[in-house]
Amino acid sequence: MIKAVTGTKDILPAEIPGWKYLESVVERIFRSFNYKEIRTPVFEETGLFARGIGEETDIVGKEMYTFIDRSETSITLKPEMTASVVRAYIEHSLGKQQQLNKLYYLSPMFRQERPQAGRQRQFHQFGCEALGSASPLLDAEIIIVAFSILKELGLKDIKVKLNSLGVPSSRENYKKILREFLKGSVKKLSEDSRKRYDANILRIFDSKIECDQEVMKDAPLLLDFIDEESKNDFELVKTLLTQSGIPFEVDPRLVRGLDYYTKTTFEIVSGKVGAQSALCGGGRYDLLIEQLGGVPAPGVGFAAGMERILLACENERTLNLPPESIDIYIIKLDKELTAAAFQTVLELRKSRLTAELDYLDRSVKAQMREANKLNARFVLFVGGDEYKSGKLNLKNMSTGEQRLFGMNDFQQIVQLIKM
RNA sequence: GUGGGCGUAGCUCAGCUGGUUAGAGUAUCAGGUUGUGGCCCUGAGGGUCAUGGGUUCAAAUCCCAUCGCCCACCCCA
Repeated sequence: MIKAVTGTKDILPAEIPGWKYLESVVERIFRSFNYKEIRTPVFEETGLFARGIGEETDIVGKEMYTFIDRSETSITLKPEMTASVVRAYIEHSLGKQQQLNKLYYLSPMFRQERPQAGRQRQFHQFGCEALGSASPLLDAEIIIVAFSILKELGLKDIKVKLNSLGVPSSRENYKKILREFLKGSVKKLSEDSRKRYDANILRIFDSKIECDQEVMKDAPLLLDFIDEESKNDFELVKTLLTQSGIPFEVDPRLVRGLDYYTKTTFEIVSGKVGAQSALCGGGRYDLLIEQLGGVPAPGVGFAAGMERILLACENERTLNLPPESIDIYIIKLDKELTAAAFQTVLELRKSRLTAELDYLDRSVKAQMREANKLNARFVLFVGGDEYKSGKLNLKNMSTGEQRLFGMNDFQQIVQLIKM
């Protein structure tokens, strides 16, 4: 039997209402904040991600779905959205039409990792990018958007973690300090972290390995060494969040694995989704646009994992969606009336009702059971004595009440059902 | 890439230390009188016990391999 590829999943009809609901909340809240939707291709030239995300990152180093197409171009399925949005922003000169572009998206993403709880190889993210303003108002705004969406979904066990990485010059300065601090302890670090000592020293903070945490316990913190401007911006973000009633905690060890971040970074984590607890992550990236060849412009954004959010909703039992139902089910009392019944359903559907009938030539009892299973609000009997005398029998399934209508009173039936 | 756990009907699972035709619940289908659902009752269909090999008189049950799934590490949403 051919099965879905490792790390991919079918989203079956039973799960669709949850997805649609999530999508509707996302769209509604982004709209209220005046973000415009953008859709980009699922694949890009590999170089975009290599340059945008950073050659040293795990995503680019070992997780991308990359292949050579028939024209010898190296193509990569998008592992994240920021690089693509920025590419589109530059390519279409969106920054010249208006200074600030507030964009949001919903899209599948692809990363070749080992699957686990809350992690797949094809997964879905929604998120946003606000391009063209360095104002901390936007840093606060996107956190508020993300938090509002999760709150609207009813999630309670969530936490906002906030940090600032400063600008590159202050960060480089700090790296020297950290490197000096760790100099004598390198031997005590794990093998991975020893590599990071040279490649990306900040990320030693991410390590969950005990010996690393022990060493890092007393390490100097980047937050204490960031430049004056970053510090002021960070203070304003905190003030704005506090004013907006968003609970957060500053986590000076929050280092994100993507190279492009500057100043504000944040994550929203859940205690209900297993080890991969980040539902949402993002931050500011003031140099990325220039780095990808655009006119220098600042940006800030986040991405949220839809599977993880739905998992959290499931585990917190927050989504009490009403069961699906249909308006009306047509019951054939006589087999000879199959064609007439078929025309009747079509008429009802033209009147914008959700209408269904039996396709399996089953007994009246079986048809009734089916109508019940589909949560039909009404049932219309076609056939029998009343049909011979020009009548149709309409039954209200919740009250059990039945009423006869003339064949010409079709619109009356429709009106009654629509009430 | 590394480590741990698991693989029995569509789904959730039982099947003890190997012993005759592999079970339950649920779902599906049919029926419970002639044209009417939900509850209830009766019955039916549905399994190469992941795959391949081995041990044994005998394997779903023990051993090995392969594959798959799950979880964790790394990292991320």
